[in-house]
Amino acid sequence: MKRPLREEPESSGARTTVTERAMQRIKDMISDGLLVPGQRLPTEREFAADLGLSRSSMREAIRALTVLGVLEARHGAGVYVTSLEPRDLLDTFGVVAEISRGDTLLHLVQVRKILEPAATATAAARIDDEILALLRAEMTAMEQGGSAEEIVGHDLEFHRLIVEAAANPVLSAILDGLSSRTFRARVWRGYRVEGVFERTFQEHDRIYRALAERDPESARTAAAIHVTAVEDWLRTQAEMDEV
Amino acid sequence: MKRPLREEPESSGARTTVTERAMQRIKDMISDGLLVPGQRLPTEREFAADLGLSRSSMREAIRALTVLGVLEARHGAGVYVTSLEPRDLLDTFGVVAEISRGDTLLHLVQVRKILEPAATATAAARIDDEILALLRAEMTAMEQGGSAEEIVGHDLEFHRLIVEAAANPVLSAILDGLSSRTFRARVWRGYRVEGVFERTFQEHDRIYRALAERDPESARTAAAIHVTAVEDWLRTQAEMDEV
DNA sequence: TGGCAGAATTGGTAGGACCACTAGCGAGCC
DNA sequence: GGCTCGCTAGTGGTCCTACCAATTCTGCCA
Repeated sequence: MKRPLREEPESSGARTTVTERAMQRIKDMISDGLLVPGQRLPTEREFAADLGLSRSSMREAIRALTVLGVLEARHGAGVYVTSLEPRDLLDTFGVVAEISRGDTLLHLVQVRKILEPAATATAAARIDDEILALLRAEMTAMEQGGSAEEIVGHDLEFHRLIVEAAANPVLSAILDGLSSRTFRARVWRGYRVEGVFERTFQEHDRIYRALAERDPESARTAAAIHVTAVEDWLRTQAEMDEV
Repeated sequence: MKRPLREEPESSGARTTVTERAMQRIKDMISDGLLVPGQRLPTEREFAADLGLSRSSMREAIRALTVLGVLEARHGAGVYVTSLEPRDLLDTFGVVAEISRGDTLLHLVQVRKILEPAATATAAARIDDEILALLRAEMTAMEQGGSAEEIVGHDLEFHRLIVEAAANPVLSAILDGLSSRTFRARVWRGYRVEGVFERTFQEHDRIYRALAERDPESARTAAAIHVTAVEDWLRTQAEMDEV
C-alpha cells in the first residue's frame, strides 16, 4: 500500500493541518451554497479570525484554492469565488501534461484517443456553418506554415474548435489539458524532422469533410486515425529512447 | 472575454507574484530533471533563501504544489517530490465533482459515458481470473446490503477494479475523480427512493459476464447501458429541480 | 457636474518567534 | 555485544507584526 493517506471519518479534531481544515471549510461552504460563484469573501484578516486561525495559514488555504481554480484573489480588491465552471476548475489538468514523461505521455494520448473521436462525432451532429468556416481558416493558416509556435497554435485551435462544438465544457477542459501547449510542441518538434506535415494536413482535411457532411461515424473514424498517428509516433520515440 | 488572465511571454520580470514565480521555478526544475521523483528538496528556509524570497511566500508555493500532487511535505522530515504518477497528479480532479452542480454534473457523467465503456472493453481483453473473483466478491457484498456508505463503497470498488484492469493510470485517475465519493453518494441517495437497486445489480452482473467471457464489445455495451442509466436519472433530477 | 488627489481598504511580502513532529545518536540496560 | 529508550538537533506547521503595492472610496476643488 503506497498511500496510507486515508483519514478517519472526521471525528471533529482530525489529525490534519489547520490549513487543510480551512480549505475543507471553504469547499464545504461552496457546496452548501453559502458561497456562490462571483461572491466576494471576507477580508483575509477577517476570515482568518472567523475560522479561528492566523492570516498566514488562511493565506495558504486561499492560495491553494486559487491554483485549483476555485477562488481568485485580486490585489487590493479582495478574494472572490470563481465561476466554478469546468474551464476554471480543470485548468490544473495541464500540469500533468506539463510534467509527465515516458509512459505517462503514452497514457495521456490513449485517453485522448478515446475522447477525441467521441467529441468529434458529437460535434458532427451539431456543428454550424460558422464554425466550419473557422476550421477552414485554421487549416489554410496552418498549411501556409510559419514558425513552429504558430503552426502548433493553429493545430490546437483546430481541435479546440471541434471539441467546443460538442458542447460539453468538461470534455473541452479535459482535452485542453491533454493537449497542453508544451506537450503538443514537444510532439511537433519531432514531427518536423520526419516531414509528416503532409499526412497531418490530409487527416485534418478528412476530419473537416466528415464534419461538413454532418457524418458522425466518419468524423469519429477520422479523429481516431489522427490521434492514433500521434500515438504511433510517441511509441516509436519511446522505443528510440530505450536504445 | 471573461478571462483577461493571459500573461505575456515571460519578459523576465513578468507581472506575477513571487509565489507564482517560485511555483514555476520548481515545476521547471522538475521538467528539466533537476528534481526527480522521491527526491528531497532543501529546507523551506534554505530553499527560500536560494530563490531569493521569504519563507512565507515559499511556503505558499510549496502548499500549492502539494495540493496539485507534485510535492509532499512531511512534518519534521522535509519536503519531497512525489512519484509524479497520474494517481498523485490527478487527485485534484475530484474537487470538480465535489463542487459541481447542475449542468456540470450532467457533463461529468457524459464524459464518464465515453470513458467507462472504452475502459471496460479494454479490460475485457486483459482481465485475469483473480480480478474476476474480486469483482464477484464486491457484487455479493453489495447485494447483501448494509449502510448506504458501504453499498457505495462496494459500487465504487467494483468499477475501480474494472478500470484498473484497463492498465492506464491516467484513465483510472480521471474516472476516479469523475466518480468521487460525495458525487456517487448524492446519486445513490436519490436512487434508494425509487428502488432501482435491482436494476443496478443486473447491470453489474451483465458487465461481469461480458468480462468473464473476455468479450470486449459486450463489455462496452454493458458499461454504456449502466452509465446511461445514471445519466437518465440525473436528467430527471434536473427537470424536477426546475419545477 | 466632473475629475482628480489623498485616504482607507485589502491582498502581497518579509522576517521572527515558537510549537509539533521526525530522525538519528548515544547512554544505559539486559 | 546487542537492543531499547530517551534526548537532541533539525524541519515543517502556526502565529504574529510590520510594511509594501494595488485598488477603491471619499470628498474637495475647478
